[in-house]
Amino acid sequence: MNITLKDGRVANYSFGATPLEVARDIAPRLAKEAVAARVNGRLWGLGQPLAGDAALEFLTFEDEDARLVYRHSSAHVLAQAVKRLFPDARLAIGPAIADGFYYDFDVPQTFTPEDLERIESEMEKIIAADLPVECFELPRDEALELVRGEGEDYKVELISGLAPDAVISFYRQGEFTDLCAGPHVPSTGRIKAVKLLSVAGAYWRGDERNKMLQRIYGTSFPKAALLKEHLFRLEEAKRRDHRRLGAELDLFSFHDAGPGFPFFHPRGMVLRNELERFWREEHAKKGYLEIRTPIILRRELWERSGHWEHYRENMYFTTIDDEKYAVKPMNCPGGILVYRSRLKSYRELPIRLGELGLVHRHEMSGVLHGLIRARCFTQDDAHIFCRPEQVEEEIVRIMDLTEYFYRQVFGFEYHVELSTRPEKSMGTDEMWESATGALVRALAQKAVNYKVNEGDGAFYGPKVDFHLRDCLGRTWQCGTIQVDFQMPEKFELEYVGEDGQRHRPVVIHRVIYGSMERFIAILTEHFAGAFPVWLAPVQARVLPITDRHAPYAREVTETLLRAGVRAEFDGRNEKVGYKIREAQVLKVPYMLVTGDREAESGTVAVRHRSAGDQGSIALNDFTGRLVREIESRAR
RNA sequence: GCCGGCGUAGCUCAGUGGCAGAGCAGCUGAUUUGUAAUCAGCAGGCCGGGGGUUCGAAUCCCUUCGCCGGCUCCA
Repeated sequence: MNITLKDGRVANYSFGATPLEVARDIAPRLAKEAVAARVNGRLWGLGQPLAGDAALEFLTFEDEDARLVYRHSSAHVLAQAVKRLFPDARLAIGPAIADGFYYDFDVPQTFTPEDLERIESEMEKIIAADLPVECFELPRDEALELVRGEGEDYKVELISGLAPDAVISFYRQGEFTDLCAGPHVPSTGRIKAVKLLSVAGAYWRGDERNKMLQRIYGTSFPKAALLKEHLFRLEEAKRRDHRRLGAELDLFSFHDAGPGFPFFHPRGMVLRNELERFWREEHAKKGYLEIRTPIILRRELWERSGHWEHYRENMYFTTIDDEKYAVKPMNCPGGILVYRSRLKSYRELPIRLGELGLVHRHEMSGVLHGLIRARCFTQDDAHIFCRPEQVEEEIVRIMDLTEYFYRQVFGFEYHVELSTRPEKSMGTDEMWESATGALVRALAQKAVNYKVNEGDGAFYGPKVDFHLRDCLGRTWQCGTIQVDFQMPEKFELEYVGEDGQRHRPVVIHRVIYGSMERFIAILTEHFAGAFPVWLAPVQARVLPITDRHAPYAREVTETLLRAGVRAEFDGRNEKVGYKIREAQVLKVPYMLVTGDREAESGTVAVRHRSAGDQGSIALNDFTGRLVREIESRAR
């Protein structure tokens, strides 16, 4: 058997040799550090025998696929430990995830934090025993017999779901055997540092109609130092949490009086207003007009739009003079009424009606998450009414705008998802295909990579979503583009074409920020509260050294305020170090220390929140520089 | 909504059946200060709410509300 290594060398081995043996021959260190292998491009276990000539590559923990193997093996160790301590536990599934792994168990009792500790110790024992991990395959009926014999009902269900001709493999380590496609690390001793992080409920197969299982989350690393580093990073990430920073920086708050309903404070409003100002400027340039529609509208409107049928459980209702009304969960019907208020000509299309619209949605209590998931939020919405042949170009224009906002202005990385027709939806297949096709063509035209979420679209149309990351790497949908042929039908929208006949326009629903609240949350976490100067609630703080410098410091503050800078005067009877510390904690971009030297020379001693002491500069020069920095909206 | 955890001063937290505490923040005074915390004093509490057990409950039990992590669902 000829084994071709990555560096081009060819070595000869007898049939059935394992990658681990090859690695040992190359270097003991490689044998130790390798986690998995790639054989002819396929992921391969180190202990998995080679069957013929092969191109062999070794993968260390640095490699993403190898990391998944490592964590997956860790999940097996977890399951083994749980089975030892809780023999009644039934195993569900236990995959590797981004930064670790989990395993779902069906157990009569609930796992306590103490149980987690016990399980973790048991895992250590399994690791110390360095049990070899062996793979074996069984025909379907024998596989079923095996898992039935063990009472593993969930595994029975999993095997039953496999294709009739599928190879059914199992992995065994010591007394423990699990149905698994593999591959795995060659022995349990390969797992060096493990940590169980939390327990959570999770429905079997992710369906809330099924039984809720107990999911244990954990992570593992080949070195204790790496685990420690990872745990430290998690702590660091928590310090960027917008809920914590929102309170610390006095941006917004939540109260029992309205769970899920955010209160914006003066500093938070500055941020929000700046974002809105920027949004209005850019949208005006792109041919959008702004409207505002009511928050409460008659229920009949929502019955007509389909919201009553498809979205009722997320809506709030009220009664006015014995008539039934609903609080809007979306802005579209309002925008449509504006369009319908006067007959339109094809010459006017596309008509782009933007609306910073406040919507209320009844979200389930367990999903609320600060500003990221609230029960009321303001969408930076727009409804574009266009002719069918204009749809694609409009979609591309929105994608360009999103790219400009996200990447250019804020410096965010994002990913795109396409969601198709859900089960609960309205309209004909033809309309859905046409709408989805327009989105797909626009994505192709922009050469954007995207993931497809089958059945995840809105009830009235398919959508393309733009996702941003929060401090813990969770991604949230922000921007979205939705193509809608339904609302125009439901509301009998029309325009007069070149031919003098009435035609039906298409509606494109879209948001760029998504919601002001969610976007502010992501923005806060992204910058860890140190907002770019143009967004900073306070852009400069003037810090007189003693009372005697207060008059000059006030003058400086006034000069800045007149230039349009958000400046604050800190005349408190404290030492400069104290005032600086407080301004630093509030992440004020510029601190201007003013003492005798500055007062005499008409300068300010500039301290930047991250660059530190910048020395003295003439006040006029500083003001000019700062104003230019603000106007450029630099990051 | 479901599973688990947690609710003590504005914030971060001690306090496990026997007198509600600390640091920071706040207020008052002293200090007049040069690049991340000056000192002292004062004030601050329905221990999330309700019910129960007990001679006695922040502490044990039940219930309810809220928050946190997941699941499901979604901007």
